[in-house]
Amino acid sequence: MKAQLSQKQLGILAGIDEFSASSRVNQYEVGKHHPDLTTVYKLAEVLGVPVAYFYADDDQLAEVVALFPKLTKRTKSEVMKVIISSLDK
Amino acid sequence: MKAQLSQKQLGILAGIDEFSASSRVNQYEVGKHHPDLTTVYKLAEVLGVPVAYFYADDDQLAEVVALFPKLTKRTKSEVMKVIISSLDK
DNA sequence: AATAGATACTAAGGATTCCTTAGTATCTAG
DNA sequence: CTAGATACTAAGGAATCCTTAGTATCTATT
Repeated sequence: MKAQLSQKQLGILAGIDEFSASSRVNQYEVGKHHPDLTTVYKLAEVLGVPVAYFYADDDQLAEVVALFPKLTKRTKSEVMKVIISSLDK
Repeated sequence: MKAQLSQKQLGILAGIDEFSASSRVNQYEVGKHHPDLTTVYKLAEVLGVPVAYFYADDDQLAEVVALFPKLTKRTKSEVMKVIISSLDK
């Protein structure tokens, strides 16, 4: 089990001032505002996912994006091969 | 060969007013400003790529993201299988 | 059940960024 | 060379976000 991360803690880890972290991260989570790109990059780093993960609406694509950086070069190449060879048919 | 698409045309296709399309798309391309999410989604649709593609810094990941929606369900499943089975080893 | 502290959430306005306008610079076909 | 298209930019009004201050809700402890 991962340790639960509060909205405030997540913001602080992403470099947001401690007095606005709670408010800002909540506004992002409820969709009131969108974080600027700099913050998006920091949040992605804290959460250990590529930035693209936040923008992958399709669940399967999101999973691929989240896991891809954890793969070995060999496995990445195999993924590419599966994709490419399926296209020229 | 794809038809060359001017910055202005791209903006117009994405629903931007014709009088500001050229300026805005140029500002995005040179990095002066960043498009709001609504515009990002429209640009992705016009260009035929998932929104996540714009945020995939890694070239290999970007290629996977761009091609994934074009795959058959069967191939998507095979990609998932390659990834998942590589992880529990 | 009552309390305290943590967490979640929100309104409002000052701060920041973007969008629009107007215009210059550069490219390209004829 | 010229005309028209394309690329690019400065500046300010318009829109969005960030900060502050505060209320609401949850959770563990007594």
